[in-house]
Amino acid sequence: MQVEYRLKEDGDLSVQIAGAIRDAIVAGRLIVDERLPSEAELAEQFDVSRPTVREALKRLAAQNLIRTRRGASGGAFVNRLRFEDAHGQQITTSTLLLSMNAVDFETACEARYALERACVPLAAARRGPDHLATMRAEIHRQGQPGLSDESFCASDVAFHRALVDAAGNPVLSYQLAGAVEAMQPLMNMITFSARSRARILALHGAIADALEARDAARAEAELAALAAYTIELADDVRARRRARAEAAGGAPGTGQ
Amino acid sequence: MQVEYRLKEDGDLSVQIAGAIRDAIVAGRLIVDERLPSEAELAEQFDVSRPTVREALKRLAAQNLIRTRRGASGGAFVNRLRFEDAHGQQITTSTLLLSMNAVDFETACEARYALERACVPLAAARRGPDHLATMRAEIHRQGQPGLSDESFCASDVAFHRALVDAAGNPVLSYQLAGAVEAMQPLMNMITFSARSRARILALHGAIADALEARDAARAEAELAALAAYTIELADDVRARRRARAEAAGGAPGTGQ
DNA sequence: AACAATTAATTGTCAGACAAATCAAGGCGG
DNA sequence: CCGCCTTGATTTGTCTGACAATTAATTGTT
Repeated sequence: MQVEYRLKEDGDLSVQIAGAIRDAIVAGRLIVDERLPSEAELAEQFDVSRPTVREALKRLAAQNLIRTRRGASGGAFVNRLRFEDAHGQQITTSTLLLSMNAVDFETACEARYALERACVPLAAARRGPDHLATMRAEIHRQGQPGLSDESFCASDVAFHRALVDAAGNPVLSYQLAGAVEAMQPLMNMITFSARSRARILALHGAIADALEARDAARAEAELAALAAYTIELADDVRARRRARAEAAGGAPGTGQ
Repeated sequence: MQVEYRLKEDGDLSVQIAGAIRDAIVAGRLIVDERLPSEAELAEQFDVSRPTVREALKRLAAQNLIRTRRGASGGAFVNRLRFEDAHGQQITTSTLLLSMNAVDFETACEARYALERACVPLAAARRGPDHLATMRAEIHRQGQPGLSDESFCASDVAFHRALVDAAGNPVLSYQLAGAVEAMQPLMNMITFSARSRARILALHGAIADALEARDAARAEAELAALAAYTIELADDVRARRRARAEAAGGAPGTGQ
């Protein structure tokens, strides 16, 4: 199929070409699994050299918009973007955003629980036995003695992911699971005492119970309690760190 | 600074190199605004040719992880990822996801309003006069006669964006504004009659009023009503389209 | 007809070169 | 002494041409 590409007059050639092809994909002029012309043909069409075309294709490949195969009937093909592909991408981006913009824990935490709260009514209405089973399993794991903080956090993420998935809306799962997982590095900074683990465990159990009973209001309340407790824990960590800094270094740190 | 890169043994060279550098950035071994070695040096370090290094760098540039400048003190620099950068990227991805996975309108709509609902309590507590002013302005524009459906949708997006921003949480804004804007193409398929516009306008006004009064519960209720009405409109469109198809083509379509 | 070898097409990688942009330093004039 | 211009060095952007690796279709052989 002959596809028209519209070049913009901005930036480097490979950027322009990547943009033109991307626009063609987004606008539907190139459809899923359609094969792009070979690099040589593209180079001729755009009147550039093959390396330039290649750089443009690599840009698109990095965004999962195309895949390439070599060989006789190889070439570049338009990708069907799947939720799970976009997922990993979003986690990387979100993680970097959180770390580089130095979002404070409270803000990230607030966002996370606000988003999860959005899922609760749907989850209460639609949760299946498998979702509940996953939650119970993670709760059980979180109760195991000798679990490392990191494993505890990972299990925590799995629990919340099950909650989000229980809402039965793939768009929500995609958006949210990214946000939840991106927060894990921040959560990992918290060291969980036995007492705080017990408390979290109890709240997780209460949330699972409420969802099992399809009681959205109670689930929201328990989730809110969990959010508050998490922030409380983070405050403790911050306070303790500051105390240590003052005791050790004399001048108090900036808190950053 | 000397940075170690860890290559994985999977896939093409440029993929491996891009992955190694990306890992170094994510892990913090390369910090923001740090300059990477020149392409020639990287080529030597990784023992590949310069074009291969370039393809790897283009992959990273496509993800906004690095920026490049030419010239004497130019080179590739680690980007500080800003929310607005990630934003555009997320909109493209979300738009493609929605169109290519053929998410039905109801699912997308449900997700959107669930997410917005998560913002309401925060927005009620924190909305400033500027957020209210933006909302009022968009409501006013939506009331203008002769406004095209597309402009109406755009204004709708702006209104909801103000709502999200009123929550005063950049993480929420980033996550949500992407979801809301990605839905616009789907929303554009609806043609708004004068009557439905008036109804939507009224609901927008009610939401703004509730936020002005810092009444989260009422705002949530009005938002729920808006969600229900939007889905109702979409159902109408679907029903009318099916009726037309049956009248014209004989056999009813699959709905897809 | 089934299997193996060949061939063609395509991407992946390399080498070397030049153009374009950009900054730093030095020279020149005021 | 200060400011402007020129020059040079450095680095990315692009081109050319070539070869290697991979894959599918074709052809030949049994």
